[in-house]
Amino acid sequence: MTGGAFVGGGDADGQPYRYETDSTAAALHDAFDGIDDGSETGTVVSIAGRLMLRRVQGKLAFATLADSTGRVQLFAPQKTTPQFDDFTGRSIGDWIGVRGEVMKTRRGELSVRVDEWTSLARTRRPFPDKWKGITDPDTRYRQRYVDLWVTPDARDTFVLRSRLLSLTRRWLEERDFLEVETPVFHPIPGGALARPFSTHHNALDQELFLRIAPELYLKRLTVAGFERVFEIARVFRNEGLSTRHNPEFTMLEAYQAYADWDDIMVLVEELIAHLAVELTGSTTVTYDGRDVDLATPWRRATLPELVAERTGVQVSLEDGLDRLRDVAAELGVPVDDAHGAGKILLEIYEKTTEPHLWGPIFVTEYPKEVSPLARDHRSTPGMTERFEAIIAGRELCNGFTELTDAVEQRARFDEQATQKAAGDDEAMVVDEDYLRALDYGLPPTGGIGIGIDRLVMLLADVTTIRDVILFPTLRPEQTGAPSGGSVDNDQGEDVD
RNA sequence: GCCCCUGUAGCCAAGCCUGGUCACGGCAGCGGACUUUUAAUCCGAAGAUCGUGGGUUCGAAUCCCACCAGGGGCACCA
Repeated sequence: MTGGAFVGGGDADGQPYRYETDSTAAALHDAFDGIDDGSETGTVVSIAGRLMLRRVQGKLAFATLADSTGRVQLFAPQKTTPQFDDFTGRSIGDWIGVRGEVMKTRRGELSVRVDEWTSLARTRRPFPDKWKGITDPDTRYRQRYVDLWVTPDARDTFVLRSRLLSLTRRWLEERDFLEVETPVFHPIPGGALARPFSTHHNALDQELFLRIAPELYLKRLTVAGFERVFEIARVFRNEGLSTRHNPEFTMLEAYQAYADWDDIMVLVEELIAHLAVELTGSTTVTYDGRDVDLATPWRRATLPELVAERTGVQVSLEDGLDRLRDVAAELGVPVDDAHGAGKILLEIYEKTTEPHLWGPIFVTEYPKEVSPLARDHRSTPGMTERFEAIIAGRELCNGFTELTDAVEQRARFDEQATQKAAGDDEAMVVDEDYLRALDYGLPPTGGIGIGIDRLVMLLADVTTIRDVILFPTLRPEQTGAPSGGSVDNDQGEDVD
């Protein structure tokens, strides 16, 4: 991939610094698709974009211009097109600006006649096959700037993602939620059970962790009196990659004072149903060839109920550790000696039942042992008021009535510390400042974390997370350049 | 980390199982023809360390080994 990739000569000379447009491909189609074949409009417009196709036939040329809204044909007769030979010699992929009358060809294709045109930028690399595009996933992800031109679905997915974020913000703001930004650098990784990335701050000579969740900072803000807050947070987890996992991903977290898990479940189902209608036109969406009906209300069922439904075995924390071990063995679920009753119950659910759920469904009541930030269930001992939503067979969110009691929270952290000492490197660390915040009083609060990437996957009907992340995490590309040197940290000239 | 699959020009892609004349083609790019095309069409010339390194063989894109990169699955998580 060296010299051979370059074609043509660069002609940065004469490239303008700006170009005035007054229309777009989509706007032209909206306004003029109804005109008669072979007619002219008398309307002159300026548009700009990339040349994607070209059909030259001697003294008449057609081209397809693509901009961010779509495509429109250019009509260029030799008689009226300035520098006609130069125009027909443009490469596919070149950026041009065109000014001319809107008209429709005899064959009924809406077009802009090229009365004036300006080269805006040339491509020095050939564009992919105009029909097949790029099929190699590696190339698509590494060269997304090309992929987005030649893979229409890719562009649509990212437009949907943008609209989803915008709609989500608006929907929450209409309900008096305040969008906030909390630190990405955490001195103590917290708010979830996951391995963090770590980095080092030179001036402070301190290890910092990239956040695995914004949860503890958002709840600090509830202590601070922001009664409804949310953050659309990029979070980072130092774990494996898969079709459902990227090391950096986006999570929506929202916290509502005076609310409990029931309120939050309603919030989640209403938000997601709303997004489905706005983005797909219906509460029924098709995912991976199968329908899922997101109309509210969604089913709610407790975790032990669902296990019983699936396996026919009644399970409960009250059965005790030995009985649960036996059940796990019966069902062929491997468990660790270090696992407590709660962890075993969760393992049984995850191995036997969760894979068969399609949803949408709220799975409620998770064991305390595996839910260190959730509040004790108001009536079921050993369980918490925690729920997850399963939609289209995928875990989409995790929410609960928040644990507000500082003494109880310290006990939960201590339990986590014990697990960490026992070798669980995803266990939490005691966060003294968070405990101090709780000491000041956290009101009853309900909270939720929603995996935005997975929500986009659901509504865009794509099955790999890399198709909803513009630049997914990949190994560094082999450039062919000899390794060593060149990327050492510059010896930091101070310029401030 | 384990298992399976893939890697042929800028892009798409045949050949690989059943080793054997200058590695089949298409798009883009280059030269030429063409005044209503729609992946325009037609003619011409050109473009390839067959992922990398070893091995087997008279002979390797093809068979074997290792490595690199990517995809899918398992495991962990959202």
